[in-house]
Amino acid sequence: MTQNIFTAMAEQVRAALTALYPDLPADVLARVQVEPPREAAHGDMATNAALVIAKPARLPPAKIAAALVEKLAALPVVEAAEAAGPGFVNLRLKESHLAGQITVMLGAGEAYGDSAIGAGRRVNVEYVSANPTGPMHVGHCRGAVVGDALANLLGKAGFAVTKEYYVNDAGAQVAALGWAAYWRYLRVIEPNLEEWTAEQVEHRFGVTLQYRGDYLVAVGEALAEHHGASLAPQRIEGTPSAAQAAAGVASALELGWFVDRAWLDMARERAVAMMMIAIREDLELLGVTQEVFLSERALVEANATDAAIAALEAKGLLYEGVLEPPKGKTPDDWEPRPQLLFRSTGFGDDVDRPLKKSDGSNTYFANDIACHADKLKRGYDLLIDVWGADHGGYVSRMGAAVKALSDGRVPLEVVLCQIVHVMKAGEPVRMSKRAGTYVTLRDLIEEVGRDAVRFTMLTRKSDAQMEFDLDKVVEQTRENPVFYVQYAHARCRSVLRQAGEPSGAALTAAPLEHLRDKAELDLIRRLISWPRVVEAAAMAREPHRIAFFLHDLAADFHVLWNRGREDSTLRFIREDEPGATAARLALVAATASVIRSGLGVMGVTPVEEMR
RNA sequence: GCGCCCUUAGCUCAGUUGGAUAGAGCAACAGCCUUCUAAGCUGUGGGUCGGUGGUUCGAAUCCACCAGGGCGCGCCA
Repeated sequence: MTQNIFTAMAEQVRAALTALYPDLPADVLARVQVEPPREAAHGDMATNAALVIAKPARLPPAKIAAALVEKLAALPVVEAAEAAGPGFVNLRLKESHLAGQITVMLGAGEAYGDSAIGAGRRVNVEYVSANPTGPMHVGHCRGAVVGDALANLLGKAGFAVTKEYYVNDAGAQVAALGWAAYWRYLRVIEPNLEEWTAEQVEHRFGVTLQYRGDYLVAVGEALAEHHGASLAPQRIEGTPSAAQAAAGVASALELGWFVDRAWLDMARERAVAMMMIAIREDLELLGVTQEVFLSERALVEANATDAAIAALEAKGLLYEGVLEPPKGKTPDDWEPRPQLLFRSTGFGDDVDRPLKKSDGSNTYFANDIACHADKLKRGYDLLIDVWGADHGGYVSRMGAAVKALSDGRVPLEVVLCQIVHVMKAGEPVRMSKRAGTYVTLRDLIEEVGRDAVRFTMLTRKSDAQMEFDLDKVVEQTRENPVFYVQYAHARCRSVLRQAGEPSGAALTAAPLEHLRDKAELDLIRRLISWPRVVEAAAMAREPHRIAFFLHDLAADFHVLWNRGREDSTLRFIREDEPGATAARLALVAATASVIRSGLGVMGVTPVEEMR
């Protein structure tokens, strides 16, 4: 039993059509839609049925519409039906039926809008997946919010959702992190700091210290605390022993220093562990909680990449080949080279993609295939990844790999998030790691608050660029959608408090026929579209639609509130009219509930009052 | 050079998967508000939906080509 009265009516329309024209094919019936008309004057619902079936039924739309009008007008919930335009049938519902939906809302509470459209399909939503090489910054923020809200949305729409974070704790970047952590460690244990500047360490060990931020100081201290000076580099006289050569870092040995690879591993592991703790704290500040953290390194160590490659090999999808250089932009050091390629062009990709680097190690792509193979092994029906737009060129190859591994059974959908430009008083905030001016996620949340961050990140389509103005998101004006929606909820709560917090039973028993004002009915029409919005947003994977819906809903409520200023008989609480008061309180309670429901999807806390 | 994304009112953006006369906020203009619900309210003006073709009952939406902006293009992740 759906709460979406539009799809419920669509079923009635299909039943009527089948009674009139028994031979209509199923795919034609499936195209029959019932929607809210753009023009309120057209009624509460409109169906395109006559237009859709005109051709298969070989009848003019007007004639079908006329027959349909007769059938639909007889339905108990329908007040009036009429044919209009090129063949639409407009329906006006009985006001008692419209208002009766409030009873449904009050009964369901925040579960109103829950849908079964996902049919329990198991879906994995992977998002954030920031490299564990430092604290989260605003660049990660949008994907975190979009992914989290999308996962919530899918859950509300009846999918069985797993929220996942893929930890890129293997590869060159975390190796660089290990060196940086080791350098910080040296700064703690070596008394003579002039000997261990970043430049000297880089020169001495032939490495680049990519991550010099202060956030690794604590890692160095932790290493010193646990290992004392036992990881300190050793000076080597003469030729290193065979054992040292095997265990140590080659470039360091040439320069007369010995650093055991195992020490670097320890530095790297501790750094990654501490960064992940920091990242998870940041995510918690943002209200993001993911239940699976899948480690790339763990996959590699379990030979999952080899297994994934073998699986593709078994399907005959791998070969040794030479790629053409990209036309018009040949890299300077390009040289044709045979490499292990995945035949992704067989699955819609432009070129085949390499799985091995020239040194024989796996590419990031190969490990990512293992990651997705792992998800497939866990039995999902649908995989969704939320990525930054700069990974857009990666979509088709990953989709190809998932298609190949699942024999086409499991789709991979990728939601791309465009860049966020942080603004302060109309001026862009420059982001520079080196200058230390970049905005961490923590800074952002401390400045404007979690709820403003989350809401604002959902006020644009995810694939559109966005400006995030630190001043505007905390302004308490109508232009600020965060405030506007919160204010509507606070007003609802204020009314209910003043009314002495009526019980659920009292609200449910309200005589709803008192709700007759246009602003009241408009608000009801908005509320009843909530289940439909949830379904449409979930199927489109577009959580931002929830934010826009809430803004519209808030606008309808504010209009109603303002009507009471002009005409005091429209105020919510009227002591001389207990019936109207009860009905309006029910409407207000339903409004507050739907706002809470929507904010819940967005991960935003509704406020009881504005301060 | 190729691929993907984007282009809607002066500005920032929606547009219910192809529906009827394309919407909202800001800005502009006109009126209202001496707190019983004004951290405002009502109304007005504003558009070649980047351009040109095509598909059909119907296109901002789908297809082709073109223009402008963004991202990406073997051994980074």
